[in-house]
Amino acid sequence: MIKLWSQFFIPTLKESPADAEIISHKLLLRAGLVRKLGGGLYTYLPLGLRSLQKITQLCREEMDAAGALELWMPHLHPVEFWQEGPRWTAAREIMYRADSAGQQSAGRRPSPEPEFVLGPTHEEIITPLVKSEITSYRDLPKNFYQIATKFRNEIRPRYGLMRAREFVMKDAYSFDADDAGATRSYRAMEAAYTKFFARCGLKTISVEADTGVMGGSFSHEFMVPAEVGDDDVVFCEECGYAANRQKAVSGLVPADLKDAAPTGAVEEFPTPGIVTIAALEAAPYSVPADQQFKTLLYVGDGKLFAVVLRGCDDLAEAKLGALGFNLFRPATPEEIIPIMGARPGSLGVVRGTIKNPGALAGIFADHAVRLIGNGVTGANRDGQHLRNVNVARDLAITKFDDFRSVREGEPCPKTGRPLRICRAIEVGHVFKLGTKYSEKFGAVYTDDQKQSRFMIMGCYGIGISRTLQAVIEQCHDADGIAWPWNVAPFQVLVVLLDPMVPAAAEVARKLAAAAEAAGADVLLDDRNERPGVKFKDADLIGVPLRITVGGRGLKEGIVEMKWRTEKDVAKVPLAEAEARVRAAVAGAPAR
RNA sequence: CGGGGCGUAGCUUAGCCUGGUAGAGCGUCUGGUUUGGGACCAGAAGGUCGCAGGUUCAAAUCCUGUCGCCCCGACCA
Repeated sequence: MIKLWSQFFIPTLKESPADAEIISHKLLLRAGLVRKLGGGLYTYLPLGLRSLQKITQLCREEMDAAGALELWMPHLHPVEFWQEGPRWTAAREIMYRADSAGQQSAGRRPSPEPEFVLGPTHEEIITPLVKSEITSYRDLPKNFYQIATKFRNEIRPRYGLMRAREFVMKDAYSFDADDAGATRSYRAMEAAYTKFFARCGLKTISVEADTGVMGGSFSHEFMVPAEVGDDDVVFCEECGYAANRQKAVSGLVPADLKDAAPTGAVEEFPTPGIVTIAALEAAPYSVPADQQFKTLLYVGDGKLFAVVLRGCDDLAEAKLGALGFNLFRPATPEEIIPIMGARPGSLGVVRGTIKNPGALAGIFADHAVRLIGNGVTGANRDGQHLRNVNVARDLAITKFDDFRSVREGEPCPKTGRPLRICRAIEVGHVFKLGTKYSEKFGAVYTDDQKQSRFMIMGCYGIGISRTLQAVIEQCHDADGIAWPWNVAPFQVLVVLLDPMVPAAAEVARKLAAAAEAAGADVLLDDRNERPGVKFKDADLIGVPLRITVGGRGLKEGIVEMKWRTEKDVAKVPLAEAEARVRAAVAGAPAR
């Protein structure tokens, strides 16, 4: 159906509302795609909904093509499912509670827990379903997905749809009989994601990622490079290595590194009031940050442990996940002092200086600390530090591993070329979960040897509404949005400059009909507005192909065709117009 | 949750410091003139100045509290 602008609803704005910060958020509002209801809550207006539905449909097509099966799960989850799951403690903080007010006020349900929570994702729902419905290897593998609203109590919603409290997500869950199958399922989703984002007109890169509270063995994120992104992506231009900074590794520490020879015995020296790396770097101490030991204390599953880094390095907290703790957090001074003997700022892990070493669950050091020779660390006495500290001789390290955050310019682990870093928006994430959920919920099947085995799971998310905004972030210019063909709310806009002239209206109507017959979604601007208003609005809402029909052109016997992303305006003789429109529409998706 | 900022008409905002009639631009409505890149003229409607207390003869303005929103940090698609 051709839509008439005068009867549609596109409330464009000349100025953007003050609470929009980034360009895609401003354009969402200015082009009349969405309106804000509250923080992180948006209404999709008719124009915005059209794009959202196109993205949804593309996603559905790629998921179906990959063999996934669409279903629909409730958003209101009985809290028991989450309480029985493996991540209740971590997940409850981001979940909205839903109680029945009537029952509460009647005093029939004095429980401190809610009856229901609003679903932030659905592992806890799909796994019990599959557990009860699938019991044989003959029914595996299976991959179920849905495209639905998710609710997360984001600590800080921001940037419009980019990080919202309520958002549209495609979530898929695969169940396999064995590890090889699970890997195949994972690869199939990766391939489907690549196709999907390409069809949306988005340039994405796939990067190695951290599994976070989701758990699982490995994971990739699909990233849209953008200054406004929340993530840092580390990549090598030569070999294609790409990873989230939380996960990325560099070749900074040579594998054959020889530890420096000690130049003297460990020696304590006074450092009154010095509690930062920077202060020790300054005169009179003048110890370079890369020759200082940074000692951080964390609490993992209730036990204190230490992490040692070079003073110049930052901890990539996600890498602590490799230590096997379910939940960890920085320790407080109250927890640290009785065990270490000093306040943060004077800590160290030199043998014999820790007040109560038995209370530590471990001392973990980043590989890069081995680059330090005769370095400086805290003495575990306030206002005192130690010099001539050497890793092999003086420190009691439980385990070396990679804990530091990579910095731009460090050598790629494979090629040695300098690594680069860019900001990016995460639009998709695939996880190989393993058996974390199937074990917890008892999702087992019987194999061909009559053996009972846990299903191997994977889960796969795409931020549908976030993708919508990422497209705008990537496809716009100073005048407005420039939609890729496949996700444009309308693909052809016929601008009728003289709606009161019957001959012009007739030409416009015919060209609109031709475009529609060729398969395009068509909007006809029949408003009785001045040409300037119509052109400005056309650029703002970003319809890919614009056809202008006006009295001036008709006198010359032409109409105009213009692509949103190009400067040129083609003057098309009336006699050829319909054919040219059909040809343009037919060739458009390949542009 | 910590730090910073802002709440005045549908949108953008002035006024607040130094208390005394709430002002503009855009948008909307009416009439007219216009009509190829956000027109012009004339007129009109639209505000409990986020909310609640307090100080004062008098509060948008000062004080206290509260709510909401935005930005910076940790979490996530």
